[in-house]
Amino acid sequence: MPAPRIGRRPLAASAISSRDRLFAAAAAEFAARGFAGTTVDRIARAARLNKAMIYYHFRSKAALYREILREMFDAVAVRVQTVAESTDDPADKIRGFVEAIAVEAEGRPHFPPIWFREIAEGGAHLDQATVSHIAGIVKSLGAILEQGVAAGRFRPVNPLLVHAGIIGPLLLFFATAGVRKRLQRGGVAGAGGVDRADVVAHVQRVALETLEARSS
Amino acid sequence: MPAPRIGRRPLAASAISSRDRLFAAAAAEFAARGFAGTTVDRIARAARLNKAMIYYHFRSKAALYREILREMFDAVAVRVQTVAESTDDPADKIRGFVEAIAVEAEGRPHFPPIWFREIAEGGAHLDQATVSHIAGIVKSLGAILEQGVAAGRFRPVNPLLVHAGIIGPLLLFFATAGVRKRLQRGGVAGAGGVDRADVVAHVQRVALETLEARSS
DNA sequence: GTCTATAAATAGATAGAC
DNA sequence: GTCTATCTATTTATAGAC
Repeated sequence: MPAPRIGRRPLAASAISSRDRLFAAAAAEFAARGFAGTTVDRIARAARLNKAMIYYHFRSKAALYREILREMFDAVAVRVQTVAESTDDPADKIRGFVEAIAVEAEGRPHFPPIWFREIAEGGAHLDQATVSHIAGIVKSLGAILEQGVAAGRFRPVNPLLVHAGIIGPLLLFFATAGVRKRLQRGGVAGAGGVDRADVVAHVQRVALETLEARSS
Repeated sequence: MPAPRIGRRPLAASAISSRDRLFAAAAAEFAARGFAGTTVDRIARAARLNKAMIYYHFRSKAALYREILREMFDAVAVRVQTVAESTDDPADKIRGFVEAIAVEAEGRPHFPPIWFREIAEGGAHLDQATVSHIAGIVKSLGAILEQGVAAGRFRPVNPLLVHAGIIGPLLLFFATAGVRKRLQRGGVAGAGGVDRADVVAHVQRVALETLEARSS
């Protein structure tokens, strides 16, 4: 068992470690080209290093990719769990859940495309830890729903359906910045006229309208 | 200009042309592994042929992939347009739109994963014809919304948001059959307990609740 | 239309110097 | 920690026989 790495970056504040540069470059490349479409040479060049450094800092291309997946889904799971465990009322937690996904998608732009790719791939690259993180995301949402039902504020709806109704549109929006520009030129009215705030507000409203018991 | 191919399959009804076998095998491979992750050798083997046949029937791996994209988005655009141009009332057209996507996703299982991959890739492989088909899908939905608003049945909502709210959850469901099994083993309650009818009904209901003017 | 080589380029990974 | 050079395997694509 290797000793824990303590104080890994005792350098000047502006100096980003070559390991971090490789990690960031790899995340961007994997998002844009996929695992198979990305070459270690390209990652190294984007990080202004050479590919031998990838094998020094990470064990292989696959191990680097798995580490990116783990870090990414862990961050989302943690942020979502914080929302679920807050003292907000259920409706605000749903709003917070949507906001949390949006914040992560903006802070880690590789996150929506990579998530889509992993879905398409059937989770081929997901290790056990990452699967747990993803399960944690759905579980946090499930806890919010249970609380809302118990409080008589939500009607019972399958968590996976609610999850799909939130994650699907959000990922679609954040992952399609490029395609939307092409659609706009293709003549789709309003393709350019949607911004982050619109999407978040819309998804929040739709989710809550679906959940909140109707007076009819 | 080559002569149009008339009567391309004068054989026994059970004989599927090698071209069609390659096309089907390629669609499945590209869906599961992506463009870069798929090898022509593997496609050929799955079609019980050899890779020289791919270059005989299609010009290249990329041309084959583009043809799959074109066929797929064309089929979806046509089906959706039929719904938009029917004589149903706006609410039934929304239901029909959702159903149309679901039907295509089931009839062409490669469609949801490939759509996700193309989004992640920023539409890198989309030619002009395919972009037009995708634009047509959004336009058909936009026409339905306009009709509903004009009839006083829907309130005005950006078509792209409605589109994302329908397409996102549906693709997510149809593309995640594999991952959902893993989540189920990972302990997500209800991960296995959602079927096609549940999803379609849920997406239809959510879309209509969002669109229909409320009496409040 | 279908096949067996094979050419030519590119990829992941490592050795070994500094 | 960082680099250059290189090994080895794989991959797209084509030539040419049947």
